[in-house]
Amino acid sequence: MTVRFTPRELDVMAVLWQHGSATVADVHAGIKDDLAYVTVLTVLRTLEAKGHVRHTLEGKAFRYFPRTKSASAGSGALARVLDKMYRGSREMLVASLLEDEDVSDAELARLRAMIDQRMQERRK
Amino acid sequence: MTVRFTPRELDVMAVLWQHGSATVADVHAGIKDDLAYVTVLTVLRTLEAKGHVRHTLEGKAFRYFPRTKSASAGSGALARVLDKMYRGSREMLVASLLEDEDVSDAELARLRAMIDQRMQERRK
DNA sequence: TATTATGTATTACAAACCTAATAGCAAATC
DNA sequence: GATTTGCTATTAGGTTTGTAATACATAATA
Repeated sequence: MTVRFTPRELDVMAVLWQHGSATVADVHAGIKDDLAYVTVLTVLRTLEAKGHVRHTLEGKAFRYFPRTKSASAGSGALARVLDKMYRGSREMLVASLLEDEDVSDAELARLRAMIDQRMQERRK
Repeated sequence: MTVRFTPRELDVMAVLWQHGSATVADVHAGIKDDLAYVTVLTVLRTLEAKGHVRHTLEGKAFRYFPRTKSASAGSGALARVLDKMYRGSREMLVASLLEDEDVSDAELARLRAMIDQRMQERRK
């Protein structure tokens, strides 16, 4: 089965992915909602039980590390969204992604370049 | 708050979006996992309670219609994935999307054209 | 040394989720 | 008319999720 995170677990994983690793306090600070410190710890424990993170002892606190890579979680999530919401149409998905007003010209250019690159590779 | 579907709810919504509307039997048939008929009905009821679908009477059976559009659910989900897994980088996200081997040349071409289009619009 | 911070561990509990059994009802069929 | 069939309604129960209170341990500090 492909990786699945609950909304709250995802909040926690996001902080770990962003920081590379993080203490409970870091994660707590990194989450917008005002949760109790122990709540964050609990989520980290369940994530550890599921094998998505591990921890080491740092001083008297724990430092958590992601075991599941953001890339694999991302591609899994994308596949789901693609399948369920866009009926497998990558174009529709990308179109939706680009509807956002604050997509800069530079970004569009880079995206275009990326696709060109793929076309080159595919062609050889 | 942005739209949220549980995994199972999403399976059900996907069938409705694909068919436009569907009876319970249709949805049941459209879901891969072998669920009991009543289970599907239950999910549809909770979706209705949440306002995501509505139903009409058709003969003696119910026909369900999506109230929440796939586009809005999709853009919401995309925004989440983008934020949590790709740190807001659309390029990373698209890169991941294109890593899939079975992206055809034609598809790449269409994607490119789409981006060109956006650039044109942006430029004027 | 007594006290206060600062952590983790244990325990709890309500709500949501998932699945389905069973009951009830009406239409079709024997 | 009795029975089967095809639905929906009600009820149920285990599991997961989400949040946190409380307990416990240890290091800093007054």
